[in-house]
Amino acid sequence: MALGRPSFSINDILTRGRDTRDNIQISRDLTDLCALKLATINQDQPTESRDGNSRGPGSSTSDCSEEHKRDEMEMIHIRQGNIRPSPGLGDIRKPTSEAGSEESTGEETEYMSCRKDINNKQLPCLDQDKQREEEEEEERESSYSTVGQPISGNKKRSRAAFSHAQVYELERRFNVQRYLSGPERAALAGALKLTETQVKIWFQNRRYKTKRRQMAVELASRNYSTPATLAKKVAVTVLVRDDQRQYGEDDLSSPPALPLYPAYQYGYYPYMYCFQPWLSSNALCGSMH
DNA sequence: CTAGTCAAGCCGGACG
DNA sequence: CGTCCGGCTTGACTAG
Repeated sequence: MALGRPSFSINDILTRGRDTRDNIQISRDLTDLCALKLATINQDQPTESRDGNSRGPGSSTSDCSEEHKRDEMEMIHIRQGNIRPSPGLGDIRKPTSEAGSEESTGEETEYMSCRKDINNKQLPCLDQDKQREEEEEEERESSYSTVGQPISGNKKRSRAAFSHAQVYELERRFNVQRYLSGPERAALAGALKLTETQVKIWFQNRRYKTKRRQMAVELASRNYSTPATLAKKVAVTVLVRDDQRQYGEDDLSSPPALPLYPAYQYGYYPYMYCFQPWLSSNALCGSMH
């Protein structure tokens, strides 16, 4: 099943203007969304700290906007090659188990998580959150390495939760190109203060995730389109009738009518990706939150 | 408690 | 042989 290296050049996937435009639009939407949210709920917000698990519904969510704006500013710096880690971005190299409300969820990432936060989540005060991160970092440093892998002796595996800014930029890059070359990966890892391995694994998991969802959608659509009708349309080659062989030698070597994994075309030809994960996420991931 | 998500681990294949 | 990939699993974590 291994496909090996994709048979395409980097240039093939570098020129994806549509995606870039979409991403710009998405960024605008995100900014607009957060700005709107900021305008609508900026009045009474006794910004409670996330500490103490005070995540009750209906509580203030304005920090989401501020955080996203902060992240966006961070990303502007990143895109401009002006890396200046702010307190908001924090030390991303550490295994940020601030996953609480910072849990990244792939395709939806910033946009969806912001929507989620808008809907029903209280978000942390930045200063308190930063302080809490520092406290947690001290705890983590005692048992984990900088990239989230447990130091030998500690069998517990950590789960590094990337920050919003990191996931945002990873997603943005992923929408531009599905595969990264070595230098590109190194540059991105450096910009995001992640290890190259983390970036590589992220893209790997991201491709697999997209593929799984694409397969799930195709499967669902296939099932949705009247399975009975579908069953009627399936061509079944009669191999033996009345004890007489009905097939030739060539028939045995012909490929199946339906590919085992239709979505593999994306694996072979990643640049053929047409669907927008951002747009499809609503349709594909009803369970996403 | 369960289901879902996600980063990371593991394995085997492809490739130079 | 080293590296990267897809495929799949594992373990941590969260929401409902």
